[in-house]
Amino acid sequence: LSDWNSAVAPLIMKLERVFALSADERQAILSLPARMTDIKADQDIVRLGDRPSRSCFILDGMACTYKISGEGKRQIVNFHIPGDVPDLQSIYLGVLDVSIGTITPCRVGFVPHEAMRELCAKYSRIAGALWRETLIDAAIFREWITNVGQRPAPSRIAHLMCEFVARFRVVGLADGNTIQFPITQSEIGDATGLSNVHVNRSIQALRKQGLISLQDSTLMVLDWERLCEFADFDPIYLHLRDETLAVAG
Amino acid sequence: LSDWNSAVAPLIMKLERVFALSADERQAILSLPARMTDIKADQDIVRLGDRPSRSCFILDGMACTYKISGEGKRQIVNFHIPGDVPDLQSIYLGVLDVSIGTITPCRVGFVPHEAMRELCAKYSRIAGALWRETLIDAAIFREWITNVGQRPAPSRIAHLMCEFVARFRVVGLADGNTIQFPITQSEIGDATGLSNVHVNRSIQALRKQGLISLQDSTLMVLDWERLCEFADFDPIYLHLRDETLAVAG
DNA sequence: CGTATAATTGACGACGGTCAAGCAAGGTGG
DNA sequence: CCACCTTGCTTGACCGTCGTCAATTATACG
Repeated sequence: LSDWNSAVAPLIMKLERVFALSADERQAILSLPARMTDIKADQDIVRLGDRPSRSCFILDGMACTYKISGEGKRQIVNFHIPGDVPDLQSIYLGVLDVSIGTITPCRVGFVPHEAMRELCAKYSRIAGALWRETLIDAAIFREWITNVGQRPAPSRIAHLMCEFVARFRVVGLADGNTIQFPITQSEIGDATGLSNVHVNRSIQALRKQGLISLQDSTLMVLDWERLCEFADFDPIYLHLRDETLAVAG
Repeated sequence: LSDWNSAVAPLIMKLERVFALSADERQAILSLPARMTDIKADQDIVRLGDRPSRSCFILDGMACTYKISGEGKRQIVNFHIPGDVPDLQSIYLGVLDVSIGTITPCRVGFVPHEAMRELCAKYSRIAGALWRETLIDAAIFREWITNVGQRPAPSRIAHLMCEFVARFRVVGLADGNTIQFPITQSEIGDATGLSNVHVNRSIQALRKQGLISLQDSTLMVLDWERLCEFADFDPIYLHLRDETLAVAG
């Protein structure tokens, strides 16, 4: 349990985008009764139809929320990085309408809904901040609808990459314009509504234009300005407050 | 102001899906200081980048939330019917990342954020219920990503129609399997990521298969079972509680 | 009546999917 | 240490869904 303190650092960093936590508030988060677990890659954490009694915190690794269509195709609707609470909504919506699974091996923390509700009741500013996080998720979903619905394949993928870099910066996991990007091309396809073959060709186009380099799960943005332009990326929907986070570091 | 009482009936109906409102709670909603306005068709109510100081209630008519892509294409990410509060999220997110505009002439009510916050602070069950509404919106966004990303054109459109019927039932505006459907084919295209030409041909396919009839802004579902099957529609994401609402009436 | 909006139809082309094969890299076991 | 297998990336050929362009036909409205 000792490493819970360091493990929730990204979450605290994210919440403090809005306001500085008081010592009490910070302590309340650090004192949450978390049961930590390591989960292998490509495993479901929770499934469609579940009625979870606890929330799941991503402490390390990468996960995703997805749906399976009637024809058996997977649509990824969100990726999760350390600091995210992917099923926060399950506190208020009984049944899960999606599944959440790991992409890489993950360290996750489970916190009973009961403890979450008490935390929210006692610290209304934290309640508001968590509330706000789910609204930002919703804003991301809206942007993804636009991404899948309106943009050509290479821009779709570029947009996804821009979002990743911006979100990694918020939790302090970006190294300048370089991030860990352990997403396979098939998974990119599932997130953008494209086939893996077409994803491959589109990524090559991005490389040829000198916008990115991507190898060994490392994504380097070579020209942030041009990539944003190409991707039609405007970070307003991430509600970062500190707009400098969205700019080249 | 006298007709505010009847105008919020759909909203109250929606909130009472979760629990019966007490007399106090109901009165608090009826006593909200609403400024009512009539807005013509195809007008923006609020715009991308705005920092509204009040929330907007749809009392009559139909509206939509949309984004404009860099190439000037419109993506509709949600439709709004009476009882909806399309920009509820603006209470907690300062800047609007979308625009909201009318489809038909609308009667809307504006309630200051201040009054909303007081309502939420005083009646925590109402706060939870409104909170929950935004989570359902997010669930709808997730389903739309899947719709646009994975389903063929005719199914996409059929899915949109299924959702409309289910949502109309919740607020008591469906007449059996028949609803008002004042959405142009271009607007259906903007919501599904399709061209108006292809929407037209897909709708004709739905008609030819005896699934729907659509004329004079009236949509009649001729075979609910088969339409759901064809659309890959599972109402779980609408979180209706009373599942019978999603079934043929 | 003239005009604007919406629905419809046809012809043509492109973006992206499917199928299939080849290649590279990492892990496992004999 | 190398054969083997799995997973992921890459490439080519072909095809279909869907977009674009353009013209025609309602329908409503001033």
